[in-house]
Amino acid sequence: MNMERKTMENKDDADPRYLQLWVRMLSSSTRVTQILNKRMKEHTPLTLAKFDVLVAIDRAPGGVITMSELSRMLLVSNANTTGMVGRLMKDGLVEKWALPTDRRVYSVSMTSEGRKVFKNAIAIHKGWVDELLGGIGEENLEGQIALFSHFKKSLSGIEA
Amino acid sequence: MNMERKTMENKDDADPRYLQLWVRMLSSSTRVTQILNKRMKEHTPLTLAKFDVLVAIDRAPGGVITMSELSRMLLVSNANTTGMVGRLMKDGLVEKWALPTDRRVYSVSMTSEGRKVFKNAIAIHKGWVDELLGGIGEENLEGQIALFSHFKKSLSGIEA
DNA sequence: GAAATATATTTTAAGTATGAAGTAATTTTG
DNA sequence: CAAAATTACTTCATACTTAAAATATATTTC
Repeated sequence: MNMERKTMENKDDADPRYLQLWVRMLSSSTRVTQILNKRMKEHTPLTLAKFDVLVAIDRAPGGVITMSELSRMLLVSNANTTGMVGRLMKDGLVEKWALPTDRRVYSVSMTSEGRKVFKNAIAIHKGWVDELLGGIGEENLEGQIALFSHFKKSLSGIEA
Repeated sequence: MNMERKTMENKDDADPRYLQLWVRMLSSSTRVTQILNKRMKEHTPLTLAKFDVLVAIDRAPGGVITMSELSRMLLVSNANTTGMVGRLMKDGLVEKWALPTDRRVYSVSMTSEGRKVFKNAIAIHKGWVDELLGGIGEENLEGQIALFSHFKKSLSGIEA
């Protein structure tokens, strides 16, 4: 009778399309991330995670950001931010100091060495992204940006 | 004069759209992954990474797969697969044995307990994906699946 | 068939991530 | 204003991830 295997296909197995899309989307973004990380390590003194921290610092007004804001921008836990910033300080790329007005809060910014490394990294990173995402096709760009903007917003209304 | 800051906008700063798209795509898939992982840990004895291993085993012919094939399916290193399978064995969810015909090769499959856990997990996971990806909109599904299939293929032609 | 090469997997060291518990400083409340 | 609650951050234990080196087995080559 050869049932068995295949996790069973009952009537309620319904529309598999969202799952199909998710699997493709995830493996694509995983692959892009892997390539970017490998290249970043080869061409700069940064990992992709460290680069992301520098991007968040750069985007903050005045190039200064607190630990908690950094966590929010990067979608990571405060514990992780403590570790990332600690390693970047050890690398001499960022510095951190307590706010005089609220000594619980730490401000983080790049050192001049950090800015130098970042300036180089941001340029080559952009080139890689253009290359890697090129397969999306220019004619789909606007639509995809709009779609993901909307998708991202829809996610913010969902509880973990 | 207020230049400074903003990583400078020279003439060659060109089209920022691929980068915009990448940032949105990455944060969307990161967020979905975070939510799926949190829910998986709450509702099953699995993490999302362990669930992914079980999915790969389930999809393999006969429900049996080697360590290297598992690494390829999951887009992770062999070292990682060693760790994941080791933890799943400790959980009693998978088992592993050397091939008699080639003792370098290990076959991995689920235990009956593993299949029980997996059967439950796969069903609720699908529901979550439908919910989380719902923001994509049903009318875009076919197009997005095709686009990501094509995108994924384009990535396979790019060197890390 | 022994030596050289290749393949499959594991071990090790280090980076990146989390939740939970802890510390320190600030704000709120009675 | 002192106790209680909140906020910002760190520490700890654990999980997941990789590259590089090590181990073990199989295949190729001479």
